[in-house]
Amino acid sequence: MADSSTQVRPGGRSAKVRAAVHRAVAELLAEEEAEALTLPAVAARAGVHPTTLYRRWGSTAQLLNDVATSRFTGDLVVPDSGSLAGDLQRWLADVATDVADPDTLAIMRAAIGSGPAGGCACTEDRHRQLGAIIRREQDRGGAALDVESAADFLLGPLYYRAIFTPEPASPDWARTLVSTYLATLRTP
Amino acid sequence: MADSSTQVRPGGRSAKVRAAVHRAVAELLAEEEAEALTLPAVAARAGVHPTTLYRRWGSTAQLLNDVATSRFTGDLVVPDSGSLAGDLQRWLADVATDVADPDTLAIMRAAIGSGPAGGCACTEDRHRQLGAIIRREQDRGGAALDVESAADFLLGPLYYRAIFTPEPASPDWARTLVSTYLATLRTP
DNA sequence: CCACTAACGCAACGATCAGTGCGATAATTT
DNA sequence: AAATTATCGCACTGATCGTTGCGTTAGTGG
Repeated sequence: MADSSTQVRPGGRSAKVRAAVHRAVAELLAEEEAEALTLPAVAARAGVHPTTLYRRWGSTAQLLNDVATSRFTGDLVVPDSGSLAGDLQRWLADVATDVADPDTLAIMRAAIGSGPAGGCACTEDRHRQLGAIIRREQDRGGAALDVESAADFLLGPLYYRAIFTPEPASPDWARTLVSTYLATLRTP
Repeated sequence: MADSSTQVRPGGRSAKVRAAVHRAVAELLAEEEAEALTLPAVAARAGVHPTTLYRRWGSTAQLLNDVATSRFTGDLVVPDSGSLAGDLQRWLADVATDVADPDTLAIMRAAIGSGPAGGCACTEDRHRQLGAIIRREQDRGGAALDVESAADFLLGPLYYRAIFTPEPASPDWARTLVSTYLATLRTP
């Protein structure tokens, strides 16, 4: 980790291999079953030698963690509509559309199954984004919301439907979710 | 499915094998990593020949589905405290304690990672239990709640914290969750 | 108690996976 | 441009997985 004796080299070739491997993981999870995601299979799909995967990632669990974090980080723009309700509604609707995609769900499922850190990798950046929205409302002079409880009431139902129920939530439903959540804050 | 040419035989030996295999799956998921859950490994732990697992379940995905459904079905008693709030609070607190157990979480994670049906297997009976609580309130003359939306607001945050955040929710937090949910119903 | 057969154990096989040593390639620094 | 070395490809090996055919055990109904 902090071993500076070996300097990292993120140049052209490594980046291309990384991108090809990530794409191969997403494609395999979209087509085949989850058990088919072995390192040799990913290597063959990516046009890379299996040894490379064994050395760079070591196991499918670490590979899935890497794929999940890079897939669910920086993919959504945090909106600035001028009001908290508008920001939350637009953002949560984007999250809903993202989470309604079957291929995206396959990545999330595989990441969750790879270990305790897999689920966190899917929502860490979502929490950061929600924190940014809430902080901006504070700068406007609005209420100081708790990020964790907001995540519970907004992301909770959304991800629950996506993972634990047959059909995921719609963007419209996400917007009504924001409305009812903000209503509970006004009437404690 | 409806093929009655082969009659099922759930007698003593089959039941013992099934129980031993289920216990072996739970133990392996509690100790080793998720990738270590192969059919030969489960067979060795259960004291059963691997061929039996290949024939009865075929793959780890179907085995995990079977384990999840039997683990999360009929394990909680639906309370009858006389009031909707009491029933929900007692029940959701039990769900919270169940979902806070690391071994239980490992089974859930593995089931989710095995495919789209894995997550449903973990919550199908929870929905039935919630439906029973709501139906009883109706019989008392109370409000007619929607089971799906109740699951969204009660089970959603609970399972979200369990799967997507480092530390799961506590039973006390589950009780406050019920209070705030019932408050939103009174002030629409 | 006897016949029937579902379910299990056993042995063997090909296929695939996981890992290692070594040389080649290319990114980075001087 | 040359030297350095992180990174990748290749060939090879042992271990493990997934599957099949066949005999044995033990539930189930007559």
